[in-house]
Amino acid sequence: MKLEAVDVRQSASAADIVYEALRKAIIEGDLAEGENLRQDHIAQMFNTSRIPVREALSRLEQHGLITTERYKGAVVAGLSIEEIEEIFEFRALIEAEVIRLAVPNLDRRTLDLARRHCEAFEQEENADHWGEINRNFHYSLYEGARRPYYLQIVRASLDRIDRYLRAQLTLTSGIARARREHKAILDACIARDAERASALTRDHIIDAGRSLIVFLREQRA
Amino acid sequence: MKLEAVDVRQSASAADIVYEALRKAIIEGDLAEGENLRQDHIAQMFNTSRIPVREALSRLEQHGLITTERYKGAVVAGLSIEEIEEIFEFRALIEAEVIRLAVPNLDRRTLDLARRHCEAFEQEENADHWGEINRNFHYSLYEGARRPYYLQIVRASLDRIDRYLRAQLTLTSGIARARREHKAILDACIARDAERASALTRDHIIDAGRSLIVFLREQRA
DNA sequence: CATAGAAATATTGGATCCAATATACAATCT
DNA sequence: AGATTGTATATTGGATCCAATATTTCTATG
Repeated sequence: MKLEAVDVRQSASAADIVYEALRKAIIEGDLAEGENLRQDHIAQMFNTSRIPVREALSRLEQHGLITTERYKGAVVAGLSIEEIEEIFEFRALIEAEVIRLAVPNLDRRTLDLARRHCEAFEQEENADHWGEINRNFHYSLYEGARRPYYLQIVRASLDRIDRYLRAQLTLTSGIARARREHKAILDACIARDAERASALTRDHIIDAGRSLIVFLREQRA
Repeated sequence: MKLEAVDVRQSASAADIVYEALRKAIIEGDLAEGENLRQDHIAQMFNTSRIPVREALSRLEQHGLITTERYKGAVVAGLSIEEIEEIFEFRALIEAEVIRLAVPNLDRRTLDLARRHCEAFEQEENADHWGEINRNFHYSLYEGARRPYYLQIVRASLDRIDRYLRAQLTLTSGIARARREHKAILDACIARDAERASALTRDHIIDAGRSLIVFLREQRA
């Protein structure tokens, strides 16, 4: 007997699909802050009933991406300047630690992968792709830390502020500095200098946070 | 017109109630690791249908407290030694930072409250209450940091390992050291020594993690 | 014409029903 | 007997229906 094995678990539940799609739409900024999310409407878009939609919304609420109110429905959560500052401060703490833990474990293959992501980030012209490539670069290095719990939290915290970052990168000229800083972080990793990589990552995040706050203050004023 | 203001949102949804009840049962160890959670069974216990139960289970899964598999149902998640180690390491990092940020903001009232929790922890004989009082003590100090996002994550990470800690505190004589360490942390806070409070908190968590791991290795061997 | 109240509509949370599938067990075959 | 197939049961994910309530529209009245 000879046949191709296919993973039969390929079909995720409807709730999973809706959850992932909404999560993606929110973090990429396709759903505007404050936008109403009607269960019925979403259910029709995904050709399903409201049950899996509600489950997806419930999960999104747990992650802080939306807020819901009975009889009123769900809206995409907006963050105050203070909340955004707090998340950046938090990310700086965690990600600096993660990269410190990762450096000793980075092998040739992983560094090559990170270098490719770094180059892709330098060369990509389409601003819509920067967020994705930025994630790929950082996460490829973070994987070396072998700390799945840390990474899960890093992902969740980036999710919450990603769309603001994307908007800012697109509308301001922060991309040049981000590119330089990525290169510096990668160099420190290649040099196996965990402390330098950690400090650079910390500064990278704090800088990004600062300019985002400046940008948002102007925009919201 | 004169009437007593009552919070009309007092009636949480059935899903919220089920979620909180299951969360509490899991972190307090009332539901054993690996125990099956049948939707139907839970629904009957709460006198409701399976819909809100499913929503509650979905949220618990997002927080890592249970795992679910289609057609098989949910089981209380068990953590490997490595996962527990990682969570303790993470808590040490975050909570040390939180207390450092909190110390400058601690006012007389908050310190008094923390002192009362500390004394309650010293005097409480019933091991079933230690977990609760322990949380109260630490969180009363952490509130001073005014970092809701940090605290939310601190809560979630403590949730995941709380029942192991409770089991260990009950079965070993770690309680005496925990009491001493709490007192030392409180003293550092009263003395406004943020660095000392931070270092003590870090050690407190790392110590607790170490003895828990030792305990679990024996138990699981 | 503006406004208060009433009716219609929209929308959510939950109950009940249905389809899909895993597991346990009985029946059958070698 | 042991392995294999078929069937009954248990259990989940999703669809449809219902009750509660917020919002909007309409109507009557000063």
